[in-house]
Amino acid sequence: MKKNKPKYKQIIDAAVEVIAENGYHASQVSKIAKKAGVADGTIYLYFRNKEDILVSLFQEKMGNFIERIKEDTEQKSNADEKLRTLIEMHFSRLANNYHLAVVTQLELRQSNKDLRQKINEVLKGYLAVIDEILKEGIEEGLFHPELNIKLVRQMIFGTLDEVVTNWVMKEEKYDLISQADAVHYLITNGLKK
Amino acid sequence: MKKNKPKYKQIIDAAVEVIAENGYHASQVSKIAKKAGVADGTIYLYFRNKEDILVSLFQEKMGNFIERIKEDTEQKSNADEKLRTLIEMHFSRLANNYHLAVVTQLELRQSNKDLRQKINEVLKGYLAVIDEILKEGIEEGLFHPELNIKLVRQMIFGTLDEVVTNWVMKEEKYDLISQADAVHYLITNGLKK
Amino acid sequence: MKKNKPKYKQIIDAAVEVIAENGYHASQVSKIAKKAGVADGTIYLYFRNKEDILVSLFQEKMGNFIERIKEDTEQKSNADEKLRTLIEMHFSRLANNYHLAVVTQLELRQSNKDLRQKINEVLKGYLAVIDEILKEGIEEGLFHPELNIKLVRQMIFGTLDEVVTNWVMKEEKYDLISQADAVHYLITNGLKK
Amino acid sequence: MKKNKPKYKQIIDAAVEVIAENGYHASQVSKIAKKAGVADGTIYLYFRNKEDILVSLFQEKMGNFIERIKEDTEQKSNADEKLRTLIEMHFSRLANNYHLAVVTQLELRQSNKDLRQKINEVLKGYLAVIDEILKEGIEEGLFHPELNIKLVRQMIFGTLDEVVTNWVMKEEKYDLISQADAVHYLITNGLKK
DNA sequence: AATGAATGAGACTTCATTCAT
DNA sequence: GATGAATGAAGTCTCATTCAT
Repeated sequence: MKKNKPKYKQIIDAAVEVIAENGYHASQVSKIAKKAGVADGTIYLYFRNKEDILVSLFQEKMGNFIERIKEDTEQKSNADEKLRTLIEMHFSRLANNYHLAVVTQLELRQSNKDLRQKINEVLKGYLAVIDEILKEGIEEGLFHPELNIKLVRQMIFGTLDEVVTNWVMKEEKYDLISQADAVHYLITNGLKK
Repeated sequence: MKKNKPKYKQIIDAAVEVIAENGYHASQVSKIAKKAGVADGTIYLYFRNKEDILVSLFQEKMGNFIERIKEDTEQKSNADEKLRTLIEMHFSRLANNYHLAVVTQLELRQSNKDLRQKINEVLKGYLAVIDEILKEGIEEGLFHPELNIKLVRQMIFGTLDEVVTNWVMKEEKYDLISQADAVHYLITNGLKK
Repeated sequence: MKKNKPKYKQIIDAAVEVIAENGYHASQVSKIAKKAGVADGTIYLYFRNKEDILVSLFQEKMGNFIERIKEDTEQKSNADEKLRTLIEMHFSRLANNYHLAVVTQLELRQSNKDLRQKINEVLKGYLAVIDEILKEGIEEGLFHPELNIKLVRQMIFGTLDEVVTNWVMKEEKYDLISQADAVHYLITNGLKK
Repeated sequence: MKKNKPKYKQIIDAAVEVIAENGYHASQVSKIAKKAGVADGTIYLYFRNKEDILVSLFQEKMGNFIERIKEDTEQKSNADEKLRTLIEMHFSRLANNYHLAVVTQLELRQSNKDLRQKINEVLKGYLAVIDEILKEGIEEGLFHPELNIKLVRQMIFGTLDEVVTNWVMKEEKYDLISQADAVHYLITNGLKK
């Protein structure tokens, strides 16, 4: 299995660094190879093409992140706590890995439709976790019974995404993780007094 | 003033169409020129370079939209109504102009950091309108007095943006404008029962 | 019409020279452009891709050659004279244009199936001229009435082609045109005493 | 002697199959190795480089074929019969081995000058057999005493080669061997009535 | 003897921009 | 003001060959 060989991860980590430092469009395969310490051709022993590096990067980094969120939220006793956990993990994951945050929030969005489609496939797993929490919250009587799940999921994801993107663009000048509580409060209680 | 000459608007409208139909990366200057009915070189009499077409497109299309939102919201009697109006106008503006929605929600995001920075400049005016409504709502006692304005603005913009993007990606299969009420309710009241 | 613009012919002539001098595989587009005195990109204003240069080269050089053979043979009074004329013209055409001979006899045959298929299309016109002469010769009672036309055409073309190829590979060390008579005699009378 | 080890022939037979199936340019060393059931590196224990595989292929397959033609023709009583035998064997050899025919008539011709030069070395043996028959035929008074041997040899080889190539390109849709008589008649008697 | 992972050179094509007319 | 022919820089990927095991 190629995914378990050391060079596979080496190349992906190099890609994150190179893209974060140079931007999406200035990240040539040769630059990634150099940073990974392999020859250009070696890249193609592990990835079909350049796009495949980026898709794999997203799958690798986000895939197991989604797994961990699923596991950690399942251990919480109610939907509200699960939601809080999800927000905290979402923020801390990216706050602790600035390069990855730059890549996912800014650079990877410059990709073409094809790549974004594949990225969305990965994200579906995350959105499903949110949906699950919402359904549970309704059953538990914590959340409003007539919530439009799809819409709420869009609100939650849109909010988290926008908050992180703003944080990335301000270049780490403030603490992202400490905003989790306020965001959780806003999402659950809204603006009203 | 170049902006008032007919070819200026002709080129911008051609750009919207070409990008919506072909996608960002397949939208060459020559294609835009052809659709606009001018020679390639003529483009450069009205715009400094390709990026300038896109920035101007955003300024032109969003600039006066922001003006109209400002005007319309100011006529409402309280912050809650103003917020509702902003959401409705945001949705209807894009629902009524699918090509423009495709361009702003999907295609223009593939642009590089530079261009997005300039697009953000234009958006600042919009965000300021939201901030104003929020402050007013707090003063009026409608919104929670300790709201973190910047964070709330990110929640609102992130939510609207994500909802519209999802609608665009589903290719108009459902009615966007009719979701305004539910979104307004969610933002003001949150998930809680 | 692109084919009548001076750069079209300039590029084709440059291609013949470059391929004859460097060989098929070492003939980069940039080399052809340089020899033609145009920028690399200009090539693509006149040809779809590299293969199109080669196909056009063959069409251009052979196409009107076939026309001229058709015209000249038609003026001869009988099939035997027509055949002699065809052989003489075939040899003199290539003997007088060594670079072109190298390209058609040696270098262009290294091309892939696709290109050779297109070259064969052009050759069909030539083979049709041969067929016509053969039919006429039979009607005139000059050639054997039961000739298998297709087979004879293959003999004639195979012979001419092999003779020219041998001449090219010997690098012009002997006179090709003066062999026309002997070849004509062989084809019409065979080996027998 | 490497040539007598089983892997040597294994690799050559694999090369014929791979080239016939995939075409010259899509026949990578790794594909040949896979078909032969050996590792890529093993190829280089038996052959100096890729070109050496192809040259050896030609030597191996054509070399003993030429031997057999020499033997069989020598048993015939006169030059005319020898020529007929040569034509029959040339056709039947390739008609009975379609893959080999595809490789020698079509694919191997895409090789570069160097390789073709070496192939021609092998062919020289075949051409010498033809020359011998021609000289004998003149001595026997069967063939015209003033034949230009080199030219006649080119006619014969060019004819046989073109006939086989046409047969290969038509993909075996007709019987090649049965054409031997007609070809023999044409070569010995020419077109004349 | 056999393996197969790793290497790295090399070229076609696109397209934003210019400038002579 | 308008044209459009010409420019030329720049990057992905393939595949023959090597060499440590």
